[in-house]
Amino acid sequence: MREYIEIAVNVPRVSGVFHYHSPKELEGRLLPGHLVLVPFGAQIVQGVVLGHVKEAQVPETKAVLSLLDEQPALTTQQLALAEHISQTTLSPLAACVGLMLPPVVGQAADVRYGLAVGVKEFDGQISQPQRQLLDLLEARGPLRGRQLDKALPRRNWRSTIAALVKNALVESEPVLPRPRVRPKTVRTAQLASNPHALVGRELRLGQTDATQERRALMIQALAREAGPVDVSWLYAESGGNLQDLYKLEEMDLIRLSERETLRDPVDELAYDPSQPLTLTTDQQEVWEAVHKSLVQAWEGQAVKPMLLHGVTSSGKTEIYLQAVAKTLALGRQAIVLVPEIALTPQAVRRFQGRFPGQVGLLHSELSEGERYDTWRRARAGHLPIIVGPRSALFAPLQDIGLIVVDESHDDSYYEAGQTPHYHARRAAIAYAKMTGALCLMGSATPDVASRYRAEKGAWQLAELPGRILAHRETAAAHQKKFPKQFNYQRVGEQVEALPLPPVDVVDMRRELRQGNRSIFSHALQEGLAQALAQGQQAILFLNRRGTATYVFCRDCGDALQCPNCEMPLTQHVNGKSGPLAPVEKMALLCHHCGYARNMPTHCPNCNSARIRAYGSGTQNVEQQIEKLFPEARTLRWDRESTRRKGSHDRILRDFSEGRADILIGTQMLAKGLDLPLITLVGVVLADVGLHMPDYRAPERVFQVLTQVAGRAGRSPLGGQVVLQTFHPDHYVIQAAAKHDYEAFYHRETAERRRLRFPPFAQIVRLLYSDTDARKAEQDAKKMAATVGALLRKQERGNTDLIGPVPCFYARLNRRYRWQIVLRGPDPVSVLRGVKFVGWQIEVNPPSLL
DNA sequence: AGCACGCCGACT
DNA sequence: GTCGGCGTGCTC
Repeated sequence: MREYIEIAVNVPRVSGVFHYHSPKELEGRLLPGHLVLVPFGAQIVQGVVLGHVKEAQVPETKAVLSLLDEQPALTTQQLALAEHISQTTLSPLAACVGLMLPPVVGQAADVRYGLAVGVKEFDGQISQPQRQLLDLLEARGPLRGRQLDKALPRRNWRSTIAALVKNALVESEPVLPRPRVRPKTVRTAQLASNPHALVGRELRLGQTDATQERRALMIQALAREAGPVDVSWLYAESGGNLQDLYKLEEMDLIRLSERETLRDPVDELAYDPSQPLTLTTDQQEVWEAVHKSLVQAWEGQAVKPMLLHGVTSSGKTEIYLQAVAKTLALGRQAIVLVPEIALTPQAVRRFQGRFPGQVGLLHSELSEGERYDTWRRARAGHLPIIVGPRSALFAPLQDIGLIVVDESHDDSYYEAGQTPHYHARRAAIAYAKMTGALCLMGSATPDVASRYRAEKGAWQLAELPGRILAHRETAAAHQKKFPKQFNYQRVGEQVEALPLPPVDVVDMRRELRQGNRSIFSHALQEGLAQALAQGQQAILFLNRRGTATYVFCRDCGDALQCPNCEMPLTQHVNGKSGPLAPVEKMALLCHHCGYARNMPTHCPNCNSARIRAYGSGTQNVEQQIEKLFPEARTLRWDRESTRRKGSHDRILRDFSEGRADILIGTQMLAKGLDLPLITLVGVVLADVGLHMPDYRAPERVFQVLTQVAGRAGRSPLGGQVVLQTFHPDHYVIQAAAKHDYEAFYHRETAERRRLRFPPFAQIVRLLYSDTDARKAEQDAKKMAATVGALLRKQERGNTDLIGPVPCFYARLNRRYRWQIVLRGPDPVSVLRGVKFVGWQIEVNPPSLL
């Protein structure tokens, strides 16, 4: 009786589940979550054991080759989560399993070809290409497929070699590539003999005096140390190098060896140790609910997810920190999800400060080695707290008691890129339910659907309405520094607070009518002048990057578009040219596909010379500021200026340490950064994004405006927000100006109910794209007909079929995009089990653009 | 992803 | 006739 095993094959494009059997030596030893090697076609690939099955799907199964690691790579809970994600996002199970795998071995195995022994005697027909291959193998010895690809580019050598293998002229053998990631080792050195034996001995250590001295220094340094030391330390002490060490080892004076080390990204972050803070009355109330839920979860009771709705700097993070502390005290582990890489260092620093040595960081910008080591330490139970963006949810923890989703409204929890299009917030809620943990979601501006669920009782709702400015000691220090402007309000015993800053809504239409053609209103110019005069800091927020946005002709109105995407091109200034850069130096860029071209001197349509940019990007704003306030020190914070690793952190530090007066930035400014001494926030144009054809466009604008406005006035100096707009009466602008979430929420909920969008319905989007416009359209129409028939067959009168329509971004990367949207109470179930070749399926995507 | 298979046009 | 280019479909 054979033992049949179900295995998720870890090959991204395949991502299927296949049946194998245990070889004798592995019988009874394979467990769910085990990482194994299996033969797959002609290759050897990794797979994850899902479980045992009574019967195989196929008459003949292959045997599992080997078990890669006695310790399972995935916990059973992780497997359950993979299953759940697969079910709810309509993606293949194996792809979901793949999400949770660490980078262990290279995915693709290869085949090695060598001449067979009997080639010389072969007297049959050999074709020209076959001859060529044989000669190549003769000359170079056995070669791997990848080497043959290089040696014979664009040649179909595989079919040629297949014939040779068949005739037994060439032997083939599957081979595994070298693992890309291994435990890292460092070289160490120590003295070979008793150091005292060396004293007084006149040793010739090198040819020249310099080498003699260097090597002597090495010996002396080693003599001071008890055991083996890292060679890098030794180099620093002596100025020597590895060659010196080899020589000394040759002379039998020292021993070299290796020590395994862990790559720890957290290690390099500076942090301040911190103690739990005393909570305000509001926080105390929230904390009691959190505490209760944590204990209930620990006792095995089901707890509802909790939405923590708290304005910016209302003390959400302190709640997270104490919740993590409690979780650890209960002997469980915690996962903290944060929006994206940019913010991770700041967030990690706070957790690292409170829980030194217990925090692991898992995110995509780490090197594979760092990720692998963090993963191993987490699995071994050495890192009870994992902080990171959405993929941190998949850390291999044994007993999860808490999952925090910070800034839970953030769209970076969803990504439309790779195949399982999962939403990390939804996955976190499901995972918490499976593991018996509390899912704690925090936001200053919850998405309408989340807030709705919390209000209706499906989730718990906790609120922190008050903004905490500083704890008592900080406040006292501030009072000393700025005695005149001091205006904190006492909130409870320990902390001080300030109301949210006043928002000045400026109607740009009026500014224009009054003859102000600058991108800055009078109010904003005054505010900036005042801030600069008093040596205070300001931030200017805008929605886009680039010097300017739309480039269009003032005579014929023709706007320049990307030939691939039909999106407006954005102007960028090459290099560091100043405000008077010549026209030729201006480059136009497509933000979607990266297409770039020069700025034309004449309109391609009507040949007018009056073609130029309209709108504002960070570079343009910076240039305008330089004109208006030549003495102001500006700093740009956008994707251009933060491309390099670590530049986020550097820019933030420069600004918070006062090395610039005005910080000009895009969306990133809105996200949870803590810059306490800003007195002025200027929103250059608040309307941007309001008129996108997406049901969540108003929500996004409201969120970003509210978050940006919250950056002002977090110091005793107070603060002011200037919000420039062409739509001063729009409900989103109005609500944002008043920091009025409730007003926005009620209006928006009514809209959603009317239009039947989430939370009042679920949506599934089917996306199709092709380089051929006609094919894209025809295939989309065909699919719409198929889905329509499916709806009728299932009698889904309550499910709408919207489309097919071209997407808002109708052409991206040379492909024409069409979409079909299903809207109803449970559109996922309509499509379950249906195969869609070439279609991308997204369940409740955060955007339909 | 690899790789086979099958179809087609191009060249020894 | 093969060779090589490419689309389609399978891998337990």
